[in-house]
Amino acid sequence: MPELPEVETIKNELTPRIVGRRITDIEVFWEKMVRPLTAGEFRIRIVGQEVTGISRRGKYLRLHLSGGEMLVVHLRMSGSLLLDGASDNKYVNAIIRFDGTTIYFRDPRKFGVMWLAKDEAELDKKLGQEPLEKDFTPRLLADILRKRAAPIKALLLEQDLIAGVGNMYADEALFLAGIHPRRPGSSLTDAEIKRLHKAIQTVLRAGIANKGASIVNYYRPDGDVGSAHHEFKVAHRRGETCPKCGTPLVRITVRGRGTYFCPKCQLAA
DNA sequence: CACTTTGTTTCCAC
DNA sequence: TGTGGAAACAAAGT
Repeated sequence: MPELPEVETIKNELTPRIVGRRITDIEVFWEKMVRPLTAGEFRIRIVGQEVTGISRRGKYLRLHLSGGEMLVVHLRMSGSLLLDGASDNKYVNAIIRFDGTTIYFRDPRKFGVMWLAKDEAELDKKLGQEPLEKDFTPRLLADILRKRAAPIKALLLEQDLIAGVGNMYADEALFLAGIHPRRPGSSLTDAEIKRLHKAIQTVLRAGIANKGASIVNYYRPDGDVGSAHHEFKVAHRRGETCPKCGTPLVRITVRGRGTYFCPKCQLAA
């Protein structure tokens, strides 16, 4: 399930393969994935352009096109971008052909979407702080959380606050910081905020170093899986025990999302 | 057949 | 207006 580390990995591995190449054709088999444009309109706007660069913002991958627009790809939950030879023919909802290679947009659940954006502002206004940038400081995190009473887990998932943290890494960061997922954001002490800030960066950096987590559906462009999930302490570890204290992990629901934590290491108080 | 999965949007209450 | 929470939605695997 592509969150920040997974999308970063895809960006890194796709860059040397498609930057500088021209898009020769694009086929979209699942019309809804390019709404509001029709597949035909989408194709006409893109074919013939060169990919001048690839960047990531939050969980969104952006292919910069020579015409000035950006092709924004949102792989949500079950989507992958597979290079030539790495894909079977199942669940391929779109094909982007370049001079020299091909990308298959494979997405069994058809949750992923693409669209064209004029400039970066269009995406920026929806997304908050990049958690791995220098300007993400404990002070900034404190400012974000100070006036919010919602559960800290819910706040970590809000993309307009911090961009790129999803369900797995939110659970991991809270475990590492020793904070209960239901704690109100405004109740965190300065020491806890400092720990959480560090934990967020630690789990995201580890995720990138391990090339992403392949718990359910996540394939790198060459078809390989990532290994970040082997390092997970609590996320998705249903029925297992806490690696630190041996207490059985607990699963609760926070804002409708499955949430795993250790009831002993992450006290509710 | 109910349930799970995630990110986003929409709707409602306060 | 902002906030919090619930529900809906996308589709398929278990």
